[in-house]
Amino acid sequence: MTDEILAELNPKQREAVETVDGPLLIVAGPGSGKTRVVTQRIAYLIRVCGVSPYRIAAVTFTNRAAREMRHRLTQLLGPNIRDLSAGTFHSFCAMVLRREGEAIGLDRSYAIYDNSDQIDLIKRSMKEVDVDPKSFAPRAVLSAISSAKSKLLDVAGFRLAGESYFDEIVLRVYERYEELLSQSSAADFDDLLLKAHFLFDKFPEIAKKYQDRYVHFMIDEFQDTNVVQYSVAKQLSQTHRNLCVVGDPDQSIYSWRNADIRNILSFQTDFPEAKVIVLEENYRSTQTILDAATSLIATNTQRVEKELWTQNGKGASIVVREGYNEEEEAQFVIRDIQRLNRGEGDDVTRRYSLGDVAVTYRVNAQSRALEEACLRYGIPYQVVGGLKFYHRQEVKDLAAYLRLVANPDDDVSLARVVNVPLRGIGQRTVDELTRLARDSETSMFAAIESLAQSKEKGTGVSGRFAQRSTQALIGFRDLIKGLANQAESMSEDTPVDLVGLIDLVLNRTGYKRHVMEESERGEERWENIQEFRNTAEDLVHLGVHDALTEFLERVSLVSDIDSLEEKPDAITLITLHQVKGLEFPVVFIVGMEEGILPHTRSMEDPAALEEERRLCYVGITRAKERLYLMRAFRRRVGFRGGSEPSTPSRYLTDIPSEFILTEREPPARTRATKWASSAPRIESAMAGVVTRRRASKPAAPEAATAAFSVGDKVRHATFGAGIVMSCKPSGTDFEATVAFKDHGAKRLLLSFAALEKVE
DNA sequence: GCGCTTTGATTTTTT
DNA sequence: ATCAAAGCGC
Repeated sequence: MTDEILAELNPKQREAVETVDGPLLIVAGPGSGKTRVVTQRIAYLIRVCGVSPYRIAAVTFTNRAAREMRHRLTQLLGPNIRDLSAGTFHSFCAMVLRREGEAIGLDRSYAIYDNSDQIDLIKRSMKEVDVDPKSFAPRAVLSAISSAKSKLLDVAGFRLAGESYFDEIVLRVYERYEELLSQSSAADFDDLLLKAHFLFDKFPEIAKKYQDRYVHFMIDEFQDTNVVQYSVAKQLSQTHRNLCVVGDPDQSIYSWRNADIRNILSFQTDFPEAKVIVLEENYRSTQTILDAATSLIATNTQRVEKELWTQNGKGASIVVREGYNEEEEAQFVIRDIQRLNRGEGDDVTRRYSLGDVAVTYRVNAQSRALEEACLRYGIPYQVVGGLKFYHRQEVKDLAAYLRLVANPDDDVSLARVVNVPLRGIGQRTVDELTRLARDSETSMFAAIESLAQSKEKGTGVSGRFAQRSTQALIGFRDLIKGLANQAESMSEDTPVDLVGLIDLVLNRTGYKRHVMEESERGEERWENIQEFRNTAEDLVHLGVHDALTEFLERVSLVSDIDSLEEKPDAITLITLHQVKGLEFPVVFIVGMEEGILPHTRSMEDPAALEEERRLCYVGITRAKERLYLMRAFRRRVGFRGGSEPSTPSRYLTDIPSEFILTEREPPARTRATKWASSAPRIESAMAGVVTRRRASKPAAPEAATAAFSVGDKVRHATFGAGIVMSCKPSGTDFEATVAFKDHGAKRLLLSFAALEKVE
């Protein structure tokens, strides 16, 4: 068994796996088999050292990483690893707080507030302490509070630490914000960590329980942890001191989320006996890609030296390509992908499937041009994040109802849905209710409750509301109470489960009808609700109460990357941040321009510029075989429609030209017309570039001549059967809208999309 | 209280 | 350009 676990590990990796006593720091360069080492180390602990999985905690950066680790371990060791604690810091702390939170006054059914919930509550806090949102952006205030919390500063601590006038303002909001959170029985993202820390700090007997339990504690992506996370880890590994952290300073890209790279230094001071193992052999990328990455990152001054090497071959050159604008950049991406897919090109030795390809970018907005190009040319794709399923209005609304059922004191959720669908509870009434809650220092729901009671007795406060408003509020209270009672009684004889509860909520609240009656996007939104409902299905084995808690926690803590699936026949569109930890045979980075990468917001600050460079490094090192660095000559900046010339990213000049191949690029067929029509004024300035890239032969629209008629039944290589809805000339081409049986409507350019008429 | 029109602000990355 | 908040008439 030992052999099986240690097989195929290099000496360093092996040493990392076998070092099980005492603190350990593993510095793991990209592609150095880090995931494997972490997994094998756990397997080794369990199988060889006989440690019970129950005594091991492994903290990862995303739930997805945790799930994968669990999966691999199950394959290796079988199902008995169920007791292993594996998850993100946030989910780990959420679990602890769910169990122990009552010690620090946190209700068992506490709500978890995500970013947009936080913003809602910050806005309300600002209003209540008279801070003008026009003078102080709620986002900025929130980020100040979040940053404070990430450094272990609660309100009292912040009061002492604050320096500026802005800090004074923030303090006022912070105080109120905390009161509101507490009244709502809610914790925000930062609280999950912070409250866990305070819990362990103030209640040593609770801390001891966990300290004794976790004989081994591992943290992956340690360079992206913040001060609180590290503190919690230290607290928990106090008894056994078997803390193993794995990270790469060169891949630290979350300082804006208060991640503190100094944790790595602190670790070595806090655990002077710590062993340090550096993994430098790269198994992922070609020599060329690795050399490029190494040259790039060497430009950074703030760095721990590390020498990556590989036994892999030289491989293909890196392709740098410039499109005229964002659309053409996307078009070039698609065309390169199609070529790779067909196995064409000078040094292309195999056919790449679409699943082999990732297209990465700095900001989500860049996905749009790419998506449009994919639709036009019939390339199936999946976007990670961006649209954010859980952030859609209808999903958040339904979640808010469910949260209210679990915890009626949740003010943010109440304010969100109290008048959706319309119940005659307008702004005026909500304002008055907020005031009432504030005066009596309770949640809004409790305020309605006392309103109802004083109305029965004919006393006091109800006079502040119109008769109808009071009635409407009481109606809402009864609605939520009724649902909560149902949820409770369900757990008894369980004829109904969580899905049943969701249906009940949809019907009773009138939300179902509300959405379905909506003319514009009603159907789409209903489908989203269905999808949301489906995700509850794998929790039906639990009692309704537990299922609801688990479900809501999941909804709050999932990340977009968690739902990424490996689709062999679709390319992946993903941000540079989210792509960390993944690898693909072919990687495109688009927007290699000043202002995009590095982003404008980082250009003032040298430290931020180095982080942007690390981001670029992360992108490059995702590639196993082929790397494409794309840029647009002009890019639309913001919303005003006009595009502005851009400068190539400084990071391009960090890569020695010997690794780069700047191919002569035949013009896209739309190029000539596009330039003539959309940018006549710059034609002369661009003349040199035009000739340099001019193709010898104008691309002929091959299949485009055979236009389809509306109603034709067609077949597409990837989308399958469909019917032509419309077909019109588009430049030298034809653009058809086809309704596919299984993939919905797509717009396709006939010369690119292989459409075949059937019958 | 609701819905329509106008005005104003928005531009990073995300557990 | 797009979307949210604010203003205004019903």
